[in-house]
Amino acid sequence: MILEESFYSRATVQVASDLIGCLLVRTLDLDGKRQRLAGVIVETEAYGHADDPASHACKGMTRRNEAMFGRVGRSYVYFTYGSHHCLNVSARSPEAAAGAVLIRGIEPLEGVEEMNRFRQVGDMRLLASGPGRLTQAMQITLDHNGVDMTDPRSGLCILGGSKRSVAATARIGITKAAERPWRFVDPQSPFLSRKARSYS
DNA sequence: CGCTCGATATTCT
DNA sequence: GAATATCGAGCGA
Repeated sequence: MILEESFYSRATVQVASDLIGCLLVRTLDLDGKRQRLAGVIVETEAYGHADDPASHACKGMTRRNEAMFGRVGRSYVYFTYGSHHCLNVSARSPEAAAGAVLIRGIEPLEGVEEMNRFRQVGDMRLLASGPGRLTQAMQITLDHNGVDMTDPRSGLCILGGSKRSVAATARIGITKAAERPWRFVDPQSPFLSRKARSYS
């Protein structure tokens, strides 16, 4: 079942937690045919609005972060550190003005060989565990910023999955308000990066 | 293992 | 000019 707007129209932190165990699906044309790349989401982080100093939206809307203020269930893709893309889904309760969930890692499930063509790793645990690795494996770029992830035709969507164990931890890779327990992982997944595991 | 560092777009000061 | 929601290479123990 594809996740609808109603799923994303709830508190950002709640959505981030509920996304653990769901299936991230990317469809693209590869070698002249339709290819499905998919994996189970095992690591997410919630980012808020003015109340969250670590959020890109904390200082208001810019050209880059406008997807965090738009309709929920849209992708927010940004380019950072001069070399990496990161994928978020906009999600917030109706009374909030902005919010998104950073998808930090998946367990590769479908199209594993095709994903590894873009990554060239020997250890499958390094294929898509980490926000930059995930976007490289799934070929997600700024071209996919603002797409409707509740529409299966957009090439990027999330399907509901089976329940998994979920643990809340501090957020990673930030200095402001990092102590908030807004990062969620499936602690039993063998596909967490070593760094991701060390923070669990 | 663990630590340091370079790459370098976007935003903010 | 400085900081950043990252990654991987290179180095030393």
